[in-house]
Amino acid sequence: MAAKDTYHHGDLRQKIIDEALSWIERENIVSLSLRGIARRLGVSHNAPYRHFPDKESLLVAIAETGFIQLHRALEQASKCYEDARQNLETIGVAYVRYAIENQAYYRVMFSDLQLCEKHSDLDRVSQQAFSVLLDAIKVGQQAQVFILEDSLQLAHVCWSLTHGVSMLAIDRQLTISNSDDIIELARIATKTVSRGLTNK
Amino acid sequence: MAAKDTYHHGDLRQKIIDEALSWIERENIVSLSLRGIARRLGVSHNAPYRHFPDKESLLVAIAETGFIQLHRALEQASKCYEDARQNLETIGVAYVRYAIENQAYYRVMFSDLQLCEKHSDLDRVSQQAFSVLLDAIKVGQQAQVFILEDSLQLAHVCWSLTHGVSMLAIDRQLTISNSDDIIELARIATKTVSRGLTNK
DNA sequence: AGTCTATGTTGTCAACGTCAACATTTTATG
DNA sequence: CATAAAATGTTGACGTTGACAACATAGACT
Repeated sequence: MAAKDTYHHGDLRQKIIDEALSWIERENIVSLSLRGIARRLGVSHNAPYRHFPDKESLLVAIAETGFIQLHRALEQASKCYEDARQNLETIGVAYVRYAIENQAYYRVMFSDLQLCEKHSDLDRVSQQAFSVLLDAIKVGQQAQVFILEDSLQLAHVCWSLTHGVSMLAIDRQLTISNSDDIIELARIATKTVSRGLTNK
Repeated sequence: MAAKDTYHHGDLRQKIIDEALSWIERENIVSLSLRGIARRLGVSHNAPYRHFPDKESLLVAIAETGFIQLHRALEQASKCYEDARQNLETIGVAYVRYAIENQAYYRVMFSDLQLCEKHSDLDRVSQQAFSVLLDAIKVGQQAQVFILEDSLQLAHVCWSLTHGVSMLAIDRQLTISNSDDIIELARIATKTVSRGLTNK
Protein backbone atom coordinates (compact mmCIF):
# COMPACT_ATOMS: atom_id res chain seq x y z
CA MET A 1 0.00 0.00 0.00
CA ALA A 2 2.40 2.67 1.20
CA ALA A 3 5.14 3.70 -1.18
CA LYS A 4 8.24 1.65 -0.56
CA ASP A 5 11.07 3.23 -2.45
CA THR A 6 13.92 0.85 -3.12
CA TYR A 7 12.19 -2.49 -3.26
CA HIS A 8 12.32 -5.17 -5.87
CA HIS A 9 11.25 -2.92 -8.64
CA GLY A 10 10.91 0.47 -7.03
CA ASP A 11 7.26 1.32 -6.46
CA LEU A 12 5.86 -0.92 -9.15
CA ARG A 13 2.37 -0.03 -8.02
CA GLN A 14 2.70 3.58 -9.11
CA LYS A 15 4.39 2.62 -12.35
CA ILE A 16 1.48 0.33 -13.16
CA ILE A 17 -0.92 3.20 -12.59
CA ASP A 18 1.15 5.56 -14.73
CA GLU A 19 1.38 3.03 -17.51
CA ALA A 20 -2.36 2.40 -17.34
CA LEU A 21 -3.06 6.12 -17.60
CA SER A 22 -0.82 6.60 -20.59
CA TRP A 23 -2.36 3.53 -22.20
CA ILE A 24 -5.88 4.87 -21.72
CA GLU A 25 -4.82 8.26 -23.07
CA ARG A 26 -3.24 6.57 -26.10
CA GLU A 27 -6.04 4.06 -26.74
CA ASN A 28 -9.01 3.39 -24.47
CA ILE A 29 -10.20 1.54 -21.41
CA VAL A 30 -11.56 -1.40 -23.39
CA SER A 31 -8.17 -2.29 -24.83
CA LEU A 32 -6.33 -1.85 -21.51
CA SER A 33 -4.55 -5.05 -20.54
CA LEU A 34 -2.77 -5.95 -17.33
CA ARG A 35 -0.46 -8.26 -19.22
CA GLY A 36 0.32 -5.51 -21.66
CA ILE A 37 1.21 -3.17 -18.82
CA ALA A 38 3.44 -5.81 -17.26
CA ARG A 39 5.17 -6.35 -20.58
CA ARG A 40 5.84 -2.67 -21.02
CA LEU A 41 7.27 -2.47 -17.52
CA GLY A 42 9.46 -5.50 -18.05
CA VAL A 43 7.92 -7.58 -15.28
CA SER A 44 6.17 -10.92 -15.37
CA HIS A 45 2.55 -11.11 -16.42
CA ASN A 46 1.44 -11.69 -12.87
CA ALA A 47 3.40 -9.01 -11.07
CA PRO A 48 0.51 -6.53 -11.18
CA TYR A 49 -1.56 -8.97 -9.13
CA ARG A 50 0.69 -8.30 -6.15
CA HIS A 51 -0.63 -4.74 -6.15
CA PHE A 52 -4.17 -5.03 -7.46
CA PRO A 53 -6.41 -8.03 -6.88
CA ASP A 54 -7.90 -7.58 -10.34
CA LYS A 55 -8.20 -5.21 -13.27
CA GLU A 56 -11.16 -3.38 -11.84
CA SER A 57 -9.27 -2.56 -8.65
CA LEU A 58 -6.65 -0.76 -10.70
CA LEU A 59 -9.35 1.31 -12.34
CA VAL A 60 -10.99 2.02 -8.99
CA ALA A 61 -7.67 3.24 -7.59
CA ILE A 62 -7.23 5.55 -10.57
CA ALA A 63 -10.78 6.87 -10.29
CA GLU A 64 -10.35 7.51 -6.58
CA THR A 65 -7.21 9.56 -7.10
CA GLY A 66 -8.97 11.40 -9.89
CA PHE A 67 -11.95 12.41 -7.77
CA ILE A 68 -9.67 13.59 -4.98
CA GLN A 69 -7.64 15.67 -7.44
CA LEU A 70 -10.80 17.09 -8.97
CA HIS A 71 -12.14 17.92 -5.53
CA ARG A 72 -8.93 19.76 -4.71
CA ALA A 73 -8.97 21.65 -7.99
CA LEU A 74 -12.55 22.78 -7.45
CA GLU A 75 -11.91 23.86 -3.88
CA GLN A 76 -8.87 25.81 -4.96
CA ALA A 77 -10.96 27.54 -7.61
CA SER A 78 -13.75 28.38 -5.19
CA LYS A 79 -11.36 30.09 -2.80
CA CYS A 80 -10.65 33.05 -5.01
CA TYR A 81 -14.11 34.31 -5.74
CA GLU A 82 -15.56 37.79 -5.61
CA ASP A 83 -19.26 37.34 -6.17
CA ALA A 84 -21.44 34.26 -6.40
CA ARG A 85 -21.71 34.29 -10.18
CA GLN A 86 -18.02 34.60 -10.75
CA ASN A 87 -17.46 31.89 -8.18
CA LEU A 88 -19.67 29.48 -10.07
CA GLU A 89 -18.03 30.35 -13.36
CA THR A 90 -14.54 29.91 -11.96
CA ILE A 91 -15.44 26.51 -10.54
CA GLY A 92 -16.98 25.45 -13.81
CA VAL A 93 -13.94 26.41 -15.81
CA ALA A 94 -11.66 24.71 -13.29
CA TYR A 95 -13.74 21.57 -13.66
CA VAL A 96 -13.34 21.44 -17.42
CA ARG A 97 -9.68 22.36 -17.15
CA TYR A 98 -9.06 19.43 -14.82
CA ALA A 99 -10.92 17.09 -17.15
CA ILE A 100 -9.04 17.97 -20.32
CA GLU A 101 -5.68 18.16 -18.60
CA ASN A 102 -6.25 14.74 -17.03
CA GLN A 103 -8.18 12.97 -19.74
CA ALA A 104 -7.21 9.47 -18.75
CA TYR A 105 -8.24 10.02 -15.13
CA TYR A 106 -11.49 11.58 -16.21
CA ARG A 107 -12.34 8.77 -18.58
CA VAL A 108 -11.90 6.22 -15.83
CA MET A 109 -13.88 8.31 -13.34
CA PHE A 110 -16.81 8.43 -15.73
CA SER A 111 -16.47 5.17 -17.57
CA ASP A 112 -19.57 3.08 -18.03
CA LEU A 113 -18.32 0.47 -15.56
CA GLN A 114 -20.48 1.83 -12.75
CA LEU A 115 -17.51 1.88 -10.40
CA CYS A 116 -19.15 4.29 -7.98
CA GLU A 117 -22.14 2.04 -7.67
CA LYS A 118 -19.99 -0.93 -6.77
CA HIS A 119 -17.48 0.88 -4.53
CA SER A 120 -19.08 3.06 -1.89
CA ASP A 121 -15.83 4.75 -0.90
CA LEU A 122 -15.41 5.85 -4.50
CA ASP A 123 -18.93 7.18 -4.47
CA ARG A 124 -18.06 9.17 -1.35
CA VAL A 125 -15.10 11.04 -2.86
CA SER A 126 -17.14 11.60 -6.00
CA GLN A 127 -19.88 13.23 -3.93
CA GLN A 128 -17.29 15.36 -2.14
CA ALA A 129 -16.12 16.81 -5.43
CA PHE A 130 -19.71 17.50 -6.42
CA SER A 131 -20.42 19.20 -3.09
CA VAL A 132 -18.13 22.11 -4.03
CA LEU A 133 -20.50 22.90 -6.86
CA LEU A 134 -23.53 22.45 -4.65
CA ASP A 135 -22.14 24.82 -2.03
CA ALA A 136 -21.44 27.47 -4.64
CA ILE A 137 -25.09 27.32 -5.64
CA LYS A 138 -26.31 27.50 -2.06
CA VAL A 139 -24.10 30.47 -1.22
CA GLY A 140 -25.34 32.24 -4.31
CA GLN A 141 -28.92 31.60 -3.30
CA GLN A 142 -28.34 32.88 0.21
CA ALA A 143 -26.84 36.03 -1.29
CA GLN A 144 -30.05 36.25 -3.31
CA VAL A 145 -28.07 36.17 -6.53
CA PHE A 146 -29.41 32.87 -7.82
CA ILE A 147 -33.03 31.84 -8.24
CA LEU A 148 -34.49 29.89 -5.34
CA GLU A 149 -35.32 26.58 -6.96
CA ASP A 150 -34.10 23.32 -5.49
CA SER A 151 -30.35 23.76 -4.90
CA LEU A 152 -29.55 20.15 -5.67
CA GLN A 153 -31.29 20.33 -8.98
CA LEU A 154 -29.54 23.54 -9.97
CA ALA A 155 -26.22 22.01 -9.00
CA HIS A 156 -27.07 19.04 -11.16
CA VAL A 157 -27.62 21.42 -14.05
CA CYS A 158 -24.18 22.96 -13.55
CA TRP A 159 -22.55 19.58 -13.18
CA SER A 160 -24.24 18.33 -16.33
CA LEU A 161 -22.93 21.29 -18.26
CA THR A 162 -19.32 20.98 -17.18
CA HIS A 163 -19.44 17.21 -17.50
CA GLY A 164 -20.89 17.52 -20.96
CA VAL A 165 -18.24 19.96 -22.15
CA SER A 166 -15.53 17.76 -20.67
CA MET A 167 -16.79 14.53 -22.17
CA LEU A 168 -17.45 15.90 -25.63
CA ALA A 169 -14.04 17.54 -25.64
CA ILE A 170 -12.24 14.41 -24.46
CA ASP A 171 -14.06 12.24 -26.95
CA ARG A 172 -13.23 14.81 -29.64
CA GLN A 173 -16.85 15.14 -30.69
CA LEU A 174 -16.59 18.92 -30.84
CA THR A 175 -15.32 20.54 -33.99
CA ILE A 176 -12.84 22.41 -31.86
CA SER A 177 -10.06 20.45 -30.26
CA ASN A 178 -7.50 23.04 -29.25
CA SER A 179 -7.16 23.17 -25.51
CA ASP A 180 -7.55 26.93 -25.27
CA ASP A 181 -10.70 26.83 -27.37
CA ILE A 182 -12.21 24.25 -25.04
CA ILE A 183 -11.51 26.44 -22.05
CA GLU A 184 -13.07 29.36 -23.88
CA LEU A 185 -16.13 27.20 -24.54
CA ALA A 186 -16.23 26.31 -20.86
CA ARG A 187 -16.11 29.99 -20.02
CA ILE A 188 -19.03 30.83 -22.28
CA ALA A 189 -20.97 27.80 -21.09
CA THR A 190 -20.61 28.58 -17.41
CA LYS A 191 -21.39 32.24 -18.07
CA THR A 192 -24.55 31.22 -19.89
CA VAL A 193 -25.70 29.03 -17.05
CA SER A 194 -24.84 31.44 -14.28
CA ARG A 195 -26.74 34.04 -16.26
CA GLY A 196 -29.68 31.69 -16.54
CA LEU A 197 -29.61 31.01 -12.81
CA THR A 198 -29.47 34.66 -11.84
CA ASN A 199 -32.48 36.55 -10.56
CA LYS A 200 -33.32 38.76 -13.51
CA MET B 1 -26.93 -6.49 -45.52
CA ALA B 2 -30.59 -6.34 -46.47
CA ALA B 3 -33.05 -8.09 -44.23
CA LYS B 4 -33.71 -11.61 -45.44
CA ASP B 5 -36.62 -12.96 -43.54
CA THR B 6 -36.82 -16.72 -43.62
CA TYR B 7 -33.21 -17.74 -44.02
CA HIS B 8 -31.14 -20.10 -41.99
CA HIS B 9 -31.89 -18.41 -38.76
CA GLY B 10 -34.27 -15.64 -39.64
CA ASP B 11 -32.51 -12.29 -39.65
CA LEU B 12 -29.71 -13.26 -37.35
CA ARG B 13 -28.10 -9.91 -37.94
CA GLN B 14 -30.89 -8.01 -36.19
CA LYS B 15 -31.04 -10.54 -33.38
CA ILE B 16 -27.35 -10.05 -32.76
CA ILE B 17 -27.87 -6.30 -32.54
CA ASP B 18 -30.81 -6.72 -30.18
CA GLU B 19 -28.88 -9.11 -27.99
CA ALA B 20 -25.91 -6.74 -27.91
CA LEU B 21 -28.14 -3.86 -26.86
CA SER B 22 -29.75 -5.80 -24.04
CA TRP B 23 -26.31 -6.98 -22.94
CA ILE B 24 -24.96 -3.43 -22.82
CA GLU B 25 -28.04 -2.30 -20.93
CA ARG B 26 -27.62 -5.14 -18.45
CA GLU B 27 -23.83 -4.86 -18.05
CA ASN B 28 -21.54 -2.66 -20.14
CA ILE B 29 -19.65 -2.39 -23.39
CA VAL B 30 -16.41 -3.72 -21.92
CA SER B 31 -17.92 -7.06 -21.02
CA LEU B 32 -19.76 -7.44 -24.32
CA SER B 33 -18.70 -10.62 -26.10
CA LEU B 34 -19.54 -11.86 -29.56
CA ARG B 35 -19.22 -15.42 -28.38
CA GLY B 36 -21.56 -14.71 -25.53
CA ILE B 37 -24.13 -13.28 -27.90
CA ALA B 38 -23.81 -16.30 -30.16
CA ARG B 39 -24.27 -18.60 -27.18
CA ARG B 40 -27.42 -16.79 -26.08
CA LEU B 41 -28.83 -17.02 -29.60
CA GLY B 42 -28.02 -20.71 -29.89
CA VAL B 43 -25.71 -20.34 -32.87
CA SER B 44 -22.07 -21.25 -33.30
CA HIS B 45 -19.39 -18.96 -31.94
CA ASN B 46 -18.50 -17.77 -35.42
CA ALA B 47 -21.96 -17.11 -36.83
CA PRO B 48 -21.80 -13.39 -35.95
CA TYR B 49 -18.78 -13.03 -38.23
CA ARG B 50 -21.03 -13.67 -41.23
CA HIS B 51 -22.78 -10.40 -40.40
CA PHE B 52 -20.07 -8.24 -38.85
CA PRO B 53 -16.39 -8.43 -39.80
CA ASP B 54 -15.42 -7.74 -36.20
CA LYS B 55 -16.72 -6.60 -32.85
CA GLU B 56 -16.21 -2.93 -33.60
CA SER B 57 -18.35 -3.14 -36.73
CA LEU B 58 -21.25 -4.32 -34.63
CA LEU B 59 -20.82 -1.32 -32.36
CA VAL B 60 -20.53 1.03 -35.33
CA ALA B 61 -23.77 -0.34 -36.76
CA ILE B 62 -25.50 0.25 -33.45
CA ALA B 63 -24.10 3.76 -33.13
CA GLU B 64 -25.17 4.62 -36.64
CA THR B 65 -28.75 3.54 -36.03
CA GLY B 66 -28.66 5.46 -32.77
CA PHE B 67 -27.58 8.72 -34.35
CA ILE B 68 -30.22 8.39 -37.05
CA GLN B 69 -32.90 7.75 -34.43
CA LEU B 70 -31.67 10.69 -32.36
CA HIS B 71 -31.68 12.89 -35.43
CA ARG B 72 -35.24 11.91 -36.15
CA ALA B 73 -36.32 12.50 -32.56
CA LEU B 74 -34.79 15.98 -32.53
CA GLU B 75 -36.31 16.92 -35.86
CA GLN B 76 -39.70 15.75 -34.71
CA ALA B 77 -39.34 17.86 -31.57
CA SER B 78 -38.28 20.94 -33.50
CA LYS B 79 -41.33 20.79 -35.71
CA CYS B 80 -43.81 21.75 -33.04
CA TYR B 81 -42.34 24.96 -31.74
CA GLU B 82 -43.93 28.29 -31.02
CA ASP B 83 -41.05 30.61 -30.24
CA ALA B 84 -37.29 30.14 -30.44
CA ARG B 85 -36.81 29.60 -26.72
CA GLN B 86 -39.48 26.99 -26.45
CA ASN B 87 -38.09 25.34 -29.55
CA LEU B 88 -34.68 25.01 -27.99
CA GLU B 89 -36.12 23.70 -24.76
CA THR B 90 -38.27 21.15 -26.53
CA ILE B 91 -35.31 19.89 -28.52
CA GLY B 92 -33.19 19.65 -25.39
CA VAL B 93 -35.79 17.66 -23.53
CA ALA B 94 -36.29 15.39 -26.53
CA TYR B 95 -32.56 14.80 -26.61
CA VAL B 96 -32.42 13.68 -23.00
CA ARG B 97 -35.57 11.64 -23.42
CA TYR B 98 -34.05 9.75 -26.33
CA ALA B 99 -30.88 9.12 -24.36
CA ILE B 100 -32.53 7.68 -21.27
CA GLU B 101 -35.08 5.70 -23.22
CA ASN B 102 -32.33 4.20 -25.38
CA GLN B 103 -29.49 3.92 -22.91
CA ALA B 104 -27.68 1.13 -24.68
CA TYR B 105 -27.71 2.96 -28.00
CA TYR B 106 -26.56 6.15 -26.33
CA ARG B 107 -23.70 4.47 -24.49
CA VAL B 108 -22.39 3.02 -27.74
CA MET B 109 -22.79 6.33 -29.57
CA PHE B 110 -20.70 8.08 -26.94
CA SER B 111 -18.38 5.33 -25.84
CA ASP B 112 -14.71 6.15 -25.52
CA LEU B 113 -13.87 4.04 -28.57
CA GLN B 114 -13.66 7.08 -30.85
CA LEU B 115 -15.90 5.40 -33.39
CA CYS B 116 -16.78 8.66 -35.13
CA GLU B 117 -13.13 9.45 -35.60
CA LYS B 118 -12.48 6.12 -37.27
CA HIS B 119 -15.68 5.93 -39.31
CA SER B 120 -16.43 9.04 -41.30
CA ASP B 121 -19.95 7.96 -42.24
CA LEU B 122 -20.74 7.63 -38.55
CA ASP B 123 -19.34 11.09 -37.98
CA ARG B 124 -21.63 12.39 -40.69
CA VAL B 125 -24.87 11.13 -39.12
CA SER B 126 -23.64 12.36 -35.77
CA GLN B 127 -23.17 15.84 -37.20
CA GLN B 128 -26.62 15.68 -38.78
CA ALA B 129 -28.18 15.12 -35.39
CA PHE B 130 -26.19 17.99 -33.95
CA SER B 131 -27.24 20.28 -36.79
CA VAL B 132 -30.83 20.32 -35.52
CA LEU B 133 -29.55 21.99 -32.37
CA LEU B 134 -27.39 24.36 -34.35
CA ASP B 135 -30.30 25.40 -36.55
CA ALA B 136 -32.47 26.08 -33.54
CA ILE B 137 -29.84 28.48 -32.26
CA LYS B 138 -29.44 30.20 -35.60
CA VAL B 139 -33.17 30.67 -36.03
CA GLY B 140 -33.36 32.11 -32.55
CA GLN B 141 -30.58 34.52 -33.36
CA GLN B 142 -32.22 35.62 -36.57
CA ALA B 143 -35.39 36.29 -34.62
CA GLN B 144 -33.21 38.38 -32.30
CA VAL B 145 -34.21 36.24 -29.35
CA PHE B 146 -30.77 34.80 -28.62
CA ILE B 147 -27.54 36.71 -28.13
CA LEU B 148 -25.39 37.07 -31.21
CA GLU B 149 -22.25 35.22 -30.22
CA ASP B 150 -20.83 32.48 -32.41
CA SER B 151 -23.73 30.14 -33.23
CA LEU B 152 -21.57 27.06 -33.29
CA GLN B 153 -20.23 27.78 -29.85
CA LEU B 154 -23.67 28.39 -28.41
CA ALA B 155 -24.87 25.16 -29.97
CA HIS B 156 -21.93 23.41 -28.36
CA VAL B 157 -23.05 24.78 -25.02
CA CYS B 158 -26.54 23.36 -25.50
CA TRP B 159 -25.22 20.05 -26.70
CA SER B 160 -22.87 19.84 -23.73
CA LEU B 161 -25.74 20.43 -21.36
CA THR B 162 -28.05 17.79 -22.79
CA HIS B 163 -25.19 15.35 -23.24
CA GLY B 164 -24.13 15.93 -19.64
CA VAL B 165 -27.59 15.33 -18.24
CA SER B 166 -27.95 12.23 -20.38
CA MET B 167 -24.60 10.74 -19.45
CA LEU B 168 -24.85 11.42 -15.74
CA ALA B 169 -28.35 9.98 -15.72
CA ILE B 170 -27.39 6.87 -17.65
CA ASP B 171 -24.36 6.28 -15.50
CA ARG B 172 -26.54 6.80 -12.43
CA GLN B 173 -24.24 9.45 -11.03
CA LEU B 174 -27.17 11.69 -10.13
CA THR B 175 -28.96 11.19 -6.84
CA ILE B 176 -32.19 11.02 -8.79
CA SER B 177 -32.78 8.03 -10.99
CA ASN B 178 -36.48 8.04 -11.67
CA SER B 179 -37.14 8.64 -15.33
CA ASP B 180 -39.64 11.43 -14.77
CA ASP B 181 -37.26 13.25 -12.46
CA ILE B 182 -34.55 13.15 -15.12
CA ILE B 183 -36.91 14.67 -17.67
CA GLU B 184 -37.82 17.32 -15.15
CA LEU B 185 -34.12 18.03 -14.65
CA ALA B 186 -33.71 18.27 -18.41
CA ARG B 187 -36.57 20.74 -18.52
CA ILE B 188 -35.01 22.96 -15.87
CA ALA B 189 -31.58 22.64 -17.46
CA THR B 190 -32.72 23.64 -20.93
CA LYS B 191 -34.83 26.44 -19.49
CA THR B 192 -31.79 27.73 -17.64
CA VAL B 193 -29.64 27.73 -20.73
CA SER B 194 -32.24 29.22 -23.05
CA ARG B 195 -32.68 31.93 -20.40
CA GLY B 196 -28.94 32.46 -20.35
CA LEU B 197 -28.84 32.74 -24.12
CA THR B 198 -31.68 35.21 -24.33
CA ASN B 199 -31.14 38.90 -24.94
CA LYS B 200 -31.91 40.40 -21.56
C1' DA C 1 -29.84 -29.85 -62.75
C1' DG C 2 -26.15 -27.46 -61.49
C1' DT C 3 -23.57 -23.42 -60.04
C1' DC C 4 -22.92 -19.53 -57.12
C1' DT C 5 -23.46 -16.99 -53.07
C1' DA C 6 -25.05 -16.24 -48.52
C1' DT C 7 -25.02 -18.14 -44.26
C1' DG C 8 -23.69 -21.30 -40.44
C1' DT C 9 -20.21 -24.73 -38.22
C1' DT C 10 -15.90 -26.72 -36.63
C1' DG C 11 -11.21 -26.33 -35.54
C1' DT C 12 -7.48 -23.58 -34.40
C1' DC C 13 -4.47 -19.85 -32.48
C1' DA C 14 -2.64 -16.07 -29.74
C1' DA C 15 -3.85 -12.93 -26.09
C1' DC C 16 -6.10 -12.08 -21.96
C1' DG C 17 -7.67 -12.34 -16.78
C1' DT C 18 -6.97 -15.01 -13.07
C1' DC C 19 -5.53 -18.72 -9.95
C1' DA C 20 -2.05 -21.74 -7.65
C1' DA C 21 2.54 -22.90 -6.57
C1' DC C 22 6.95 -21.46 -6.07
C1' DA C 23 11.11 -18.16 -5.56
C1' DT C 24 13.31 -14.17 -3.75
C1' DT C 25 13.86 -10.09 -1.31
C1' DT C 26 12.84 -7.11 2.52
C1' DT C 27 11.28 -6.52 7.19
C1' DA C 28 10.30 -8.11 11.82
C1' DT C 29 11.41 -10.74 15.79
C1' DG C 30 13.86 -13.33 19.14
C1' DC D 1 22.78 -11.95 14.04
C1' DA D 2 19.79 -15.65 12.76
C1' DT D 3 15.65 -16.87 11.32
C1' DA D 4 10.80 -16.55 10.69
C1' DA D 5 7.29 -13.83 8.48
C1' DA D 6 5.62 -10.84 5.10
C1' DA D 7 5.92 -8.54 0.78
C1' DT D 8 6.93 -8.87 -3.81
C1' DG D 9 8.03 -11.18 -8.27
C1' DT D 10 7.98 -15.53 -11.41
C1' DT D 11 6.33 -19.68 -13.72
C1' DG D 12 2.84 -22.56 -15.24
C1' DA D 13 -1.78 -23.55 -15.95
C1' DC D 14 -6.89 -22.99 -17.17
C1' DG D 15 -10.95 -21.17 -19.27
C1' DT D 16 -12.62 -17.37 -22.23
C1' DT D 17 -12.31 -14.32 -25.96
C1' DG D 18 -11.60 -12.24 -30.88
C1' DA D 19 -10.31 -13.67 -35.08
C1' DC D 20 -8.90 -16.57 -38.98
C1' DA D 21 -9.28 -20.69 -42.19
C1' DA D 22 -11.53 -24.59 -43.91
C1' DC D 23 -15.57 -26.78 -44.50
C1' DA D 24 -20.82 -27.56 -44.82
C1' DT D 25 -25.37 -26.38 -46.28
C1' DA D 26 -29.31 -23.75 -47.68
C1' DG D 27 -31.41 -20.39 -51.29
C1' DA D 28 -31.04 -17.91 -55.35
C1' DC D 29 -30.04 -17.91 -60.23
C1' DT D 30 -29.23 -19.64 -64.45
